[in-house]
Amino acid sequence: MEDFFTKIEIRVNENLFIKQPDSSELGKKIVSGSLDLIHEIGFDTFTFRKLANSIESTEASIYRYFESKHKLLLYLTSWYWGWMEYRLIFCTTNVSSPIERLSRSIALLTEKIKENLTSTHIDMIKLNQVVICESSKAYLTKEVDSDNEEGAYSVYKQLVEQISDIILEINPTFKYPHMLISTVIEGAHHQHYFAAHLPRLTDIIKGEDAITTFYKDMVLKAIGAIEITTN
Amino acid sequence: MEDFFTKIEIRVNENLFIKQPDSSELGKKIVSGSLDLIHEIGFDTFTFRKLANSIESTEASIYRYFESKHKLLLYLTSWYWGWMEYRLIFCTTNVSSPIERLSRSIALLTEKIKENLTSTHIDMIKLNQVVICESSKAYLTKEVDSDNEEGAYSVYKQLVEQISDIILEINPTFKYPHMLISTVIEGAHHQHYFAAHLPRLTDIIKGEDAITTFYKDMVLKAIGAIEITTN
Amino acid sequence: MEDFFTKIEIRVNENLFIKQPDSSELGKKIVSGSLDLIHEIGFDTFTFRKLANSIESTEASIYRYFESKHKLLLYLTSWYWGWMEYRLIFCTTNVSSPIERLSRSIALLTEKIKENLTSTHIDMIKLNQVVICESSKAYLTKEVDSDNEEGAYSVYKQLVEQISDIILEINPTFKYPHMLISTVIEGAHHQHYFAAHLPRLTDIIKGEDAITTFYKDMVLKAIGAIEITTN
Amino acid sequence: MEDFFTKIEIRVNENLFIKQPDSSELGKKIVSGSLDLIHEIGFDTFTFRKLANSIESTEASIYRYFESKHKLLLYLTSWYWGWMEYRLIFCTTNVSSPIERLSRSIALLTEKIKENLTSTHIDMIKLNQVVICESSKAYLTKEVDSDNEEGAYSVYKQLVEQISDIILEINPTFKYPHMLISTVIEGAHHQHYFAAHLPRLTDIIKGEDAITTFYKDMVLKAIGAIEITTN
DNA sequence: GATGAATGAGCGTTCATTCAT
DNA sequence: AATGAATGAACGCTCATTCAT
Repeated sequence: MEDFFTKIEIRVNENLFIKQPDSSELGKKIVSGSLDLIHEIGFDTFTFRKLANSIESTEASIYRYFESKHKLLLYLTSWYWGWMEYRLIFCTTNVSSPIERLSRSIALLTEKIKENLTSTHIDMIKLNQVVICESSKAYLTKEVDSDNEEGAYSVYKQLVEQISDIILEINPTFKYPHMLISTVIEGAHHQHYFAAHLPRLTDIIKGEDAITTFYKDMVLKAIGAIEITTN
Repeated sequence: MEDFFTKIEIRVNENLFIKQPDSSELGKKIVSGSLDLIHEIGFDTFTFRKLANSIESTEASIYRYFESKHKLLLYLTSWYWGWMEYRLIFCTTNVSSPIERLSRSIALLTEKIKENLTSTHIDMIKLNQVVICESSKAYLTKEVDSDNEEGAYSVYKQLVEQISDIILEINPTFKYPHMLISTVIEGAHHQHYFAAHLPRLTDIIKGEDAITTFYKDMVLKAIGAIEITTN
Repeated sequence: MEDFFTKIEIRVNENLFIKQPDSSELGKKIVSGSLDLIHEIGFDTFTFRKLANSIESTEASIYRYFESKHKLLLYLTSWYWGWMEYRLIFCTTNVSSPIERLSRSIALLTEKIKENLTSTHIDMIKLNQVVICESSKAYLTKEVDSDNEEGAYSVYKQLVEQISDIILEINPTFKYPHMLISTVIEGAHHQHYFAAHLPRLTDIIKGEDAITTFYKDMVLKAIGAIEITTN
Repeated sequence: MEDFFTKIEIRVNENLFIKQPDSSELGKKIVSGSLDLIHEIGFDTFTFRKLANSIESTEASIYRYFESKHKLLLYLTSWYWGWMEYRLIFCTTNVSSPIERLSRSIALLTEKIKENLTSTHIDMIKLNQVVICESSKAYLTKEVDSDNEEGAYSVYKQLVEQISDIILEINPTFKYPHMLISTVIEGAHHQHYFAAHLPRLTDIIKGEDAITTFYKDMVLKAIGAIEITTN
């Protein structure tokens, strides 16, 4: 399995960078360094100056790759969703049961990344955590619309589309597949965050993967794939 | 009904401000002015300087009331949730059916505010929109934990608790009431935002209050309050 | 005479500064310090940072007074022309002969300032030299038109107008009074500069105020105030 | 006439460039591209980076030809004056009357270039306009003296010398020939600029080549070549 | 000889904050 | 209590320049 992932290459929308970060050592260092730093100090206080210091380069050099810290965040999240899509395809192909495919998909989207299977320059455990904490800042901006036009969120939208299709396969009459999936994705992020910082907003039961369990059940019931009997 | 609301006074945790904004004209202008400005330019580019200009006061004066723009956002969101709690109590008291109470609560949390019933200095339509776009930035910060200790999120947590209690009244064995409610609240915010900016992530059907409908149904099914039969 | 000038106050167009520099000690220091520094290092390499260092203040403080170094230059030149206008009025009032008034005016415009009669915070000898070297940079810009609309050059234009009027008094049929005067003013600046740096472009005769002599003669002949007989 | 000019080759002082721009396609593109760009955005905001972009080359390549943007401006103006000298010689040779020669020279120096007779890589209409707006920035610098020693202004000085000689031919006792000619040259530039941006500083009469008329008359009177009778 | 990549240095600007009144 | 003035610190950005290929 590792072999498979080592070969993958995530393509990110060209508008998100000035110079392809994969194309040079410095580019990779910028990406991995930014991930480390955002993980450490948070996106809000993260600056190109601090990044330059931490990777022992200069702001000017970073600007050759990314137009702004915002675009860099878009790049990181896009990369994340691109990688997610790969994993999704990998773990659902050749699975005939749509319910099983949906179930696996939800697990993928809601589970915490615990080990770095893929050996890229990007630490997926950290990226997962950064996405949980910071990804919403990538679209809760006054520039959403223009970023959206430039294709900044297309991988994400694509992913939601794919899983929506599985839902429609199971229940063609269900009216809100996208809403359900985006609720699950964003919800899972929030729940992971709440579990760590605002536990009263969640219900984490020790020794159980509560978040995944909860969302799987919720989705299957919502689309009518599980029978419910009230008494 | 207006009469009831005109009398209400939302109490906000004292740690969120230095000087009670309700206590002076300037204080009120700071709050209402900040709301206008954040609504207009977004929280990210909002600064005390710009606020000072727009309300024709000075930065120094604003600092008498709020320690930082972050605390001001916490104040605004706290105020929002305090006001929500009032509305919640108002529309659920004397309703015997817990399912009906739950249903009304979800409606309250997921519907867009469309008119300013309460005549305070705060424009609730704008505040609702600001909460949708910016509230998550109030806790997705490196200061969550200390803010949380200071009680910055207690009103929000209380609100989630109250509705969780209704759920447990309906189904005492349901394991994830907080998770479900916080998912609904945050989810609804996202869906409103997506509807405006990233429509492919949602399923808005014209002439229908899709978001409320969707979440009501989702919740009731999740807790087993609606019978489902698969075929 | 000194007494007269000590009382004068030059009014400069309000669009050229953010906060009136005359209104505070810092403001005056910014103006006089900038004059010293521009005189020393030239306008091209002059920056607000260097100015801040030299007057032991900060860039931020300077920005309270001037929007940009360009606006500061406009302020200095405007001040210069305002001051020139005062001197002009002073040395032409009560002089009945228009030719004498014109003659004195040209002397004023073309002579080098050699002593600081006026005791303001501004060193007029230096300002004169700065105007000679840098004033044309105040209008040879892509922003001329907007600066002009804001009134940045109005004092200068007024001054030219006034002397043009004297010319028309002498010779009402002369068609190019403005052209002639602006040629003299800018020409004199250039000649002073050439005398110091590019002597082959001028004809300086020792012990003679050649520039003034030349321009006086040139003007009087051009407007037909001196009889010429060719042989 | 075109044939004559097509063969000319303007020699520019070798200190102004590192590698002869005429010697390669890239060199020519740098020169013509810089002219376009300076014409478009002005010399102040013009940079090698922008130039590199606009001619689809790199900064590094441009540095092979020119040491700095300042040297490039010196090159352009030197080229201009070299070309002017050619035109001057061409239109005065075989004209016996010195007054006629002077008259033609002034016309040459003061008229706007309206058509590209010479077919070089350099657009003379643009160059004329750039010289009007930017040429004074080539010597109003702290580096004048060293640039002058390097011969940056020698063509210009030579040109002034040549016309001064004509003046002395007409009136050998005239004391200020260089002053007069440099006043005319710089003055004409200013008047063209004023006509476009600060009309109140000039007197442009429609349908008349006022600038040339004015300066011709002024010069001839100044040197006593036209009889003036006062009444 | 020409170019792509990288960088040191510095600029203009703004922010959050403090002090004196 | 409210404000006007001032400032330290940092940010985003660009420039001129150099190096390696």
